[in-house]
Amino acid sequence: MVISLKDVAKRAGVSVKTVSNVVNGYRHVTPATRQRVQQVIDELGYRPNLTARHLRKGRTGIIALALPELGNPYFAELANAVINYAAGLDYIVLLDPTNGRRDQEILFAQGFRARLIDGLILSPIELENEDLLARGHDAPLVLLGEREYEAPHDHIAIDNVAAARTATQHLLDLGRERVAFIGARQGRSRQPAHLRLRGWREVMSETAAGGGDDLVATTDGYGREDGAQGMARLLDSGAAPDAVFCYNDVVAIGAMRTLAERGLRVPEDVAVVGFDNIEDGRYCSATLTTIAPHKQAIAEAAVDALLSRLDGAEEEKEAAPRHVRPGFALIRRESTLGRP
Amino acid sequence: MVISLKDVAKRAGVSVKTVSNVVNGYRHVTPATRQRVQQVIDELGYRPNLTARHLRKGRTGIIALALPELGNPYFAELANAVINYAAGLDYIVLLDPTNGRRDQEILFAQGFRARLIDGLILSPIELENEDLLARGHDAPLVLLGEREYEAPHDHIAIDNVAAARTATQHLLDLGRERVAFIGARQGRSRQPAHLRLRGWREVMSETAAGGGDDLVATTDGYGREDGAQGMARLLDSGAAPDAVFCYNDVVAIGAMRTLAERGLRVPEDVAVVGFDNIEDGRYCSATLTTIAPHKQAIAEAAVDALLSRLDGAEEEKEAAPRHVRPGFALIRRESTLGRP
DNA sequence: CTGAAAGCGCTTACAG
DNA sequence: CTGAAAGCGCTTACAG
Repeated sequence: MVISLKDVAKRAGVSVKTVSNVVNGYRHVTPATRQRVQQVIDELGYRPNLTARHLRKGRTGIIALALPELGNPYFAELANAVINYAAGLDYIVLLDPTNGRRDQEILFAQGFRARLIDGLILSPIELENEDLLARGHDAPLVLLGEREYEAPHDHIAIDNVAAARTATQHLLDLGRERVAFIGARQGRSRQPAHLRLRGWREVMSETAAGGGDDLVATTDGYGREDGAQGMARLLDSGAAPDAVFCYNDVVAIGAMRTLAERGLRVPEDVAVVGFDNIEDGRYCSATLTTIAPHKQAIAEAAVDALLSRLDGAEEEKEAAPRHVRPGFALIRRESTLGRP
Repeated sequence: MVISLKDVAKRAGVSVKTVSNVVNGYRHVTPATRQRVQQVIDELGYRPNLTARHLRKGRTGIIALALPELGNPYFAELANAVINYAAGLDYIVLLDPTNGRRDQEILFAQGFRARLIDGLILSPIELENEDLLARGHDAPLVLLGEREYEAPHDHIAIDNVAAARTATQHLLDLGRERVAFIGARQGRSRQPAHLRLRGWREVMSETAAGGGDDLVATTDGYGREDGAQGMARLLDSGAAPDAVFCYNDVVAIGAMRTLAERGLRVPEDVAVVGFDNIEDGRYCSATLTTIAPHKQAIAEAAVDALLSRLDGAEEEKEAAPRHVRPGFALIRRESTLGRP
């Protein structure tokens, strides 16, 4: 049988209001009353019904985090950070994999799970600007990852172009000349992949090798296998890269696997830089140099932005959309060992 | 402004019951009425308030999945499988990292988030039998991973001893003689790590090397760094292993990193077997041989078990606790290349 | 096939 | 400091 506030109140000989006060730790309850009520609560094993509280308060304390997938350690690590940080602020996180599919992203963007979640952090892949505009203005939405949307939402993203430039320049500074890029998905042009490609192109176009497509391997996805195949195509094409900047670390890990299979050494024959700084990168046969977005800062900025819309002062809630740019760092490891 | 059923009913000129019927797709509504109501719903942008539904139905359609952490790809992959499988059955999954801490595990086991979740799948690390018994019988609980609990709960776990025997025997079949084990945590004796150690010991004790502690590196945790350090200690101790069976794949990846740093080749100098079959294992410099628990089967068995307690026929709900043992397979890759 | 009404278990003005 | 009562927005017997 389920125990309600009323049961506790009856047994303790007080009103439900008083029990509620005790449960919620409000002052203005005499110690004697508090103790008596608490004892009955323990005796009966009463637990507040969260769904009733949610209905009454119009809030659930639940926020959703919609990410492409957990199979990519970057997202898994980010999810971990968001969940733990939010928990410290008494918010529960509902994790929803979108599988990078537009229909799923639209679902979330447009107010799926109405009133079950107070707000949403969404890391879109395929979502378009128009999908966002069609949104039946519901719970606050924070966008994660650099996309160029015009919709009025808070946005958390590092500067992908600058990061890509940093990575590419690092490879050039090593004395490499034919620096390739793996990972620009075909199609939509506003995705982070294209921003990273743009950064690469900006730097490479000023070199002898140029920023042409011969040194670019476009992939369909962003997984290990995509990296392995992209590297293989690059090698087969005769592009003869002596370095490669990969869209992310798992793509880089896939690429390094292909290099190993072809008997090429990292970094002697081909230097490699990834992106994300996932833990695996520190345990590869050649540990992986990478761009490290400040993951914790991203997680905190996203949650803070959302909660300021939820719990902030009125002027904070109504403030213009903010664009937060957490920092990044180049972390140098064995895969780019060399002179500088 | 928030639109309620009542608003829709008023505007459509019907009762709330009828709107509810339309929203929930019940038959017994004339097509004309249905259409009219649907139109008003679209016009007003009405979305059912899930929290009200939850309170009324006494059910939320949410189940919790409490795992140690998402940083280990095995758990991330498993979480993905559970979330997707549950979604197909119209259940939402709330993911809760316990960080492998007993206090957190107790929290969940004992009915945290009462009535917000319909049931719980818990993968315990430190939880003790007594913690489970103290449980104020709340939502159904399914245990994941092989622990020897006496409490009456459904339990999903592969046969760890058999799997460990398979892995160890595989290394012996290769002609290796000094097969080490990395990963048995000190302390509690009922954890999977000890079952895997037991499997290793059973097989090794019949060999010349024996199943003694000289070939065992105990670790505090189950991460990459634990594997790296465990391998280093094994090497420094003079145990001179020519093969190693690791508690899991990330431990194995850490161990392989140490081997590379010491200039030892895999598998020529030291053959390696992991456990979990995480995707990373297919992209190591020597791809990793591993025990592959049937992850999808585990996810499905866990969800099915829980839902049968929730939605099953009466005799199913009351059935004695079930112990489901999904299968496993040895997946052979480069890290144990060799004769057989 | 549709309506009027009760009630899920809380919290919160409103009184006292 | 405490109580009696309304109401959050649904669903569901109960009537008709």
